[in-house]
Amino acid sequence: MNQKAEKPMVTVDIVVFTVKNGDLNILLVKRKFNPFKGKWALPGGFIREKEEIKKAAARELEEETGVSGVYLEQLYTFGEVKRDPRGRVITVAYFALVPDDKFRLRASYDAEDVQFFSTKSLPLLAFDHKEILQYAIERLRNKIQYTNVAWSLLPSAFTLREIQDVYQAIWGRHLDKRNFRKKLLSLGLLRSLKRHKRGSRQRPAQLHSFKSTRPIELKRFF
Amino acid sequence: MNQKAEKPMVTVDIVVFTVKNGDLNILLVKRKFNPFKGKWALPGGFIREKEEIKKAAARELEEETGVSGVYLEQLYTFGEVKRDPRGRVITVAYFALVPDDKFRLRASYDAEDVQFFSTKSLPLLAFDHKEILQYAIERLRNKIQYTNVAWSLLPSAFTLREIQDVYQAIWGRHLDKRNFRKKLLSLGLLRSLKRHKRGSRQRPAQLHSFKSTRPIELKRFF
DNA sequence: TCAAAAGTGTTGTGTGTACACCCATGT
DNA sequence: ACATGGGTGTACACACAACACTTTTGA
Repeated sequence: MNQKAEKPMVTVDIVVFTVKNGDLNILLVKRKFNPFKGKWALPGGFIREKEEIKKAAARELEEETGVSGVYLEQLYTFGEVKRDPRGRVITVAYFALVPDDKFRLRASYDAEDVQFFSTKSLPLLAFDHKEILQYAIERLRNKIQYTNVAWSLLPSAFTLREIQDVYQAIWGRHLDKRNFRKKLLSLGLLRSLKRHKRGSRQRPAQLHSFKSTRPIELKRFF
Repeated sequence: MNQKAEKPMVTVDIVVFTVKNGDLNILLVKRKFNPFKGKWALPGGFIREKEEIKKAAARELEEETGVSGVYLEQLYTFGEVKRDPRGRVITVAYFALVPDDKFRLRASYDAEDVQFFSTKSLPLLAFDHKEILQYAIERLRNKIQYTNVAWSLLPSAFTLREIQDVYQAIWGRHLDKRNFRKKLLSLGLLRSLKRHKRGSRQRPAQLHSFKSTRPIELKRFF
């Protein structure tokens, strides 16, 4: 190995997904400083000297949303030489899956605002964050085909309608209710609770929960 | 973003796969310097100041094997704080797929030897390279299920037996010849050549080539 | 003539997909 | 009573998996 290399800076950026009323949303922060002051960007920041990379992502996520213990997976490392006008900055991108009911947004030191946006109507993004986001959506779409990660987007008790909405939001297309339920229930990984979801002005829906929350590889899923 | 962070060093490491007589092999280099002097390690090195990360991986690969233009994909970024005794070193791992007939190994400045090893009988590896390698194998196994990347491991003309061997080497299990051929041919992506592979003391096998080499996403593949 | 790999079809089983009606509730 | 989403079953098409024998060559 040749030690002559100049050291780049290394950051983490996090694509935080949630599903809000049937729509896939991601978290953005409004930058308080240059470059891209006033523009929306993915939450993120520098990795500390003796901090594991994933820990850094979890810390940044916790700072912006107050949530911890959610699904967090490394996505890809973006390092184009000129992606940051300040110099060589390599960013390790992560994506997080957060249930709609869990977070409490907070502005932070370098963000003047924090907000969820529907992936259907996004503002212009700073840096190469649009590319990162597209990559994250693609990964999520692929991943729900052979894992149960999408479940991380749900609260602990949910209706079958709600879980179908999560899949539809990610896929961006409608699924047949009967086929969806048949397939999902045949996996044998749900427990149906005694309780029903009341309060809407329709027939109350049976609530369900997962027997286990840990990640599972499925043969194939839709 | 908080600028107080100490800059880590950033390297690339490459897992170079090939299939040699029915066995999945990877390229290792014997380290000439400390740390881990004399131990086998993945080829790799530092990213240069104004060099794209993938370019760095391609350059290191070319230096050790003389090949270029092969399949090269970013795998994962490993950054455990203490993975390198010299200090904080974050490595962006790549994997490459190289046809058996293409390379010409060369020792380089910091490697005293370069050699392919069967994944069935590997030496002890330096750093966390065992972990990187396991991750790469897992990724390759998953990837052949829904893409045609494995084709990058074949020469331009090959027999159906040879392509089956590639899949079997990666999967680590035997596949039924008739089912394999039926599935593969039904994709309509092969062209059967006029030539036959003679010279072995069995019946000559029809040679084939790919109509197109570019990467394709398949619905599912074995 | 023998050894070794090439080549070739059929059948059963399981999984995905398409599709329509009645039910329970709140207003 | 009515609007709204909840809940349920069947039939067809397709893909995967299991399985054995004949052919062609070189030695």
